[in-house]
Amino acid sequence: MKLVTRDTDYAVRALVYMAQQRGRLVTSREMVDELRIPRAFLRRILQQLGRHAVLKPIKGKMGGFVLSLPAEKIRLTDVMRIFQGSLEISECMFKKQVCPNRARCFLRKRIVSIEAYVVNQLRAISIASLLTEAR
Amino acid sequence: MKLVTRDTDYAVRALVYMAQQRGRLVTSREMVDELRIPRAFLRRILQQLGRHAVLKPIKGKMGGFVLSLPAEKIRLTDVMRIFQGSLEISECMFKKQVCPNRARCFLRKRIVSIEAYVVNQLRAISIASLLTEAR
DNA sequence: CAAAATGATATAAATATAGTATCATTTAAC
DNA sequence: GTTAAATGATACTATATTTATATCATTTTG
Ligand code: FES
Ligand code: FES
Repeated sequence: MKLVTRDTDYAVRALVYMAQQRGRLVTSREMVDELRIPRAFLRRILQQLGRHAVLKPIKGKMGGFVLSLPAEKIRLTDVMRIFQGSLEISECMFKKQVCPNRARCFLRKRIVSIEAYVVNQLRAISIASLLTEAR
Repeated sequence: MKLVTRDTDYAVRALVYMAQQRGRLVTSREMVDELRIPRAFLRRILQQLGRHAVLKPIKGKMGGFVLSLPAEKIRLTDVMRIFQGSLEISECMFKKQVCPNRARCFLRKRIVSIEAYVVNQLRAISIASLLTEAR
């Protein structure tokens, strides 16, 4: 049971690293070396973060990435949503099909209320808050 | 992000159904018909519940299953553990490998504390408590 | 002994996660 | 203006997990 997948985790590591650089331009190559994340995988992750405007890509030679928001404003939930889709922990067990079980679905209601708490807690985690921990 | 997998869900439905029968012997065939769960799948699920002593199998013609515990004592977490293994929501992103990232793992600590709450909430859900909802 | 149940277990299919690879485009420096 | 070093887009592969299915053995009642 994994709340956070590997790409979210890698993305967070990269974002924390970038935040530590205080606005310095950082290349994917540098982060691959520093963070020991598979190259092609990290590249794709950074591209996705770029598309969602979490970081600002700078193209061409001497290019790289910078955060496009202050680290306080990047929340774990934002990152999770990019890589893991909806945060519904209470996702219907028969996703995508017409659920044949609504009537007998005793569990969902219970889980929905737990979910609210979890999402709130996750939302409270920002890159900045992880940063203070990192030093 | 699914907190509960399909087999756990099926198991819970079956257990709730059995609880409703107040000790009457129930066959897998009957539950397949009532609950619309794929036959072979439900059979295997019941076997697993039997192995873990959640229900008592009665072999031979006229056989079937009965709960081996009062419905109040069967907790969702028990069922989840059978079908989903550990309840660690904070499972290391690099499970099974020697984690190459402990030093940079900022997230795990945070998630561990969320996990404690979630597991407590789930533990409070018993088959009996779902039963009252079911009517 | 036959029928109706469960036990054990192997296998397959579908989906999700994790990772790779390739080629195109942009930009700076020479 | 060519080359090198960066990102963009996107297709592909591999692995693991989830969701089943299928088969044969064993037990028990009538
Ligand atoms: S299984 Fe569909 S709503 Fe619960
Ligand atoms: S990634 Fe291994 S402990 Fe966090």
